[in-house]
Amino acid sequence: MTKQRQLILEILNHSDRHLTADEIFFLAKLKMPSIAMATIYNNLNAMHEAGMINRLHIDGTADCFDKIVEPHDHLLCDRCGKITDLHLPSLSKSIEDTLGFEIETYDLTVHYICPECKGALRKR
Amino acid sequence: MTKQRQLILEILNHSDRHLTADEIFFLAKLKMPSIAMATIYNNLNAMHEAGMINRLHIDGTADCFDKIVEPHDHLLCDRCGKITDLHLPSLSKSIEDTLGFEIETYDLTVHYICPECKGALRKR
DNA sequence: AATAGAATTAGAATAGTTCTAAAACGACAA
DNA sequence: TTGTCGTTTTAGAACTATTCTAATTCTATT
Repeated sequence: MTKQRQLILEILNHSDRHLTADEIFFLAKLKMPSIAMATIYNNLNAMHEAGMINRLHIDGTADCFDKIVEPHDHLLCDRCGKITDLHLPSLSKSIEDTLGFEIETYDLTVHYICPECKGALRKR
Repeated sequence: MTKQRQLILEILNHSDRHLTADEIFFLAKLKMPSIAMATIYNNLNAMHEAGMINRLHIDGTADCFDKIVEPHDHLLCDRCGKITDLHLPSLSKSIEDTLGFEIETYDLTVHYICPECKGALRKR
């Protein structure tokens, strides 16, 4: 565990948002000005491969990274792009039951229109 | 519906695989050598926005495009990268029931180890 | 045939990410 | 403490997928 990896992990752990590599780079530079983008990616990739952090891809945006709290899903508002975490506890089990075999994991993004956007639409 | 869009749609409809923009470009050029990459993307994006085709993103690879047969999910082998279509018919309803509000749609990729890869692993 | 609007083309530009080579670091043995 | 080896970082170039731009071509309509 290098100082750089330590720092990146801390940034992820202290954030309650999903961060892009770029945002992590910016935050890391505040504490360690010499850090390089390649180091951010090296570590994010390595930690993701090791299952220590999550990677989240949403169409048309840069990948986001995320500490692992517990396996969780995402709720995306198709209008304003807001992302909310979500946990559907029995889904993994229920997928396995339907398929009839064991799965490793799954990625689920649920698209919806959030209440604020629904309100805004109604007014037009 | 321009000739170009027609052609792209045909390519998608006649393929049983998920195609990248690049593969579509290659196939399209065979029939219409003057076609430009920008046209491929313009049309794929437009058709995807209109809900006519699917877009599928798998970590570390280019986006793939896909005719819509019916809303469906994907099964990805984490070892060999093989993608299989999958339909979990009642999932949409069951997500709505759990959440307690209406959703637009969802993207689900289930990660597993396919039987061939499981076999290969066992032998080592 | 003239016009207007939409779509296409070619290629430049951009963004996100990965690669490369050199330098720095850390752990360990002499 | 110094030397050595493998690992990690750094800086910046390179790469790839995708989008943008401006000029051109197409299509439908008058």
